[in-house]
Amino acid sequence: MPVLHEWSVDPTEAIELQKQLAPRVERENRLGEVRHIAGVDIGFEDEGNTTRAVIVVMTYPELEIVDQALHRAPTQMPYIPGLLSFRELPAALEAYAQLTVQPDLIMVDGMGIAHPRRLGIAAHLGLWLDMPTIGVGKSRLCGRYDDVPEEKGGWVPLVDRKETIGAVLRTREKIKPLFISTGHRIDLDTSVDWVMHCLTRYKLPEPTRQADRIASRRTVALRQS
DNA sequence: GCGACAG
DNA sequence: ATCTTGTCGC
Repeated sequence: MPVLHEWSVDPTEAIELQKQLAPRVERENRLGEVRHIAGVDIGFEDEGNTTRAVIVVMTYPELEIVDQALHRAPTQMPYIPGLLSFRELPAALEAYAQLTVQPDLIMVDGMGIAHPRRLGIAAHLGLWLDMPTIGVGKSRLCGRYDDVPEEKGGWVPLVDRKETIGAVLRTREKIKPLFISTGHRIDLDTSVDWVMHCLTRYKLPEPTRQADRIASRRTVALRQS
């Protein structure tokens, strides 16, 4: 496996690397006992010139934050559909390296294998770290799906080229569903299960929601002085 | 050839 | 992703 600094910012080479790595992503469930779950999200500042990678680690089932890391760095690559991981993973890995508490499972803002070449950012991160990961996307990259059941917890398969690549899951009644997909070392049913178990009163599962809150600089009401 | 297109 | 206030609805 190439190392981080060898990653190309050239689209053509990035696509070749995806084709090489995708077959190595494991889809079977190899989850052990889960006590800590991490959430990963990336935000931007300066009109996108600065990347903010955030990782939050929470306990399960309490869902309390026990560790978090933020890494800011100059943005290296533009957003190109299908090549998101090359833009966001370098910063995310830097943040991950700062963690004191190691997670047993990671939820990533974006797709797992629900990607044209089956290597969305969640799958890429999981393969890189050899860790169980789940992709939690807010919109569709590829694949087709039927109407999603209205009730919380209802879901339908996301299908691309005759293959089920994810689940379109209703995490809140009457609210746009989430796109859940396998990252690495986990299967789809287990992925959906974990997302459901991490829900409180919001659309997003807590790990991802908390990471998103910090990455986007939306913080709990604080008093300035 | 013409759309679609994670964050 | 981000720029942005109030507002309509469950």
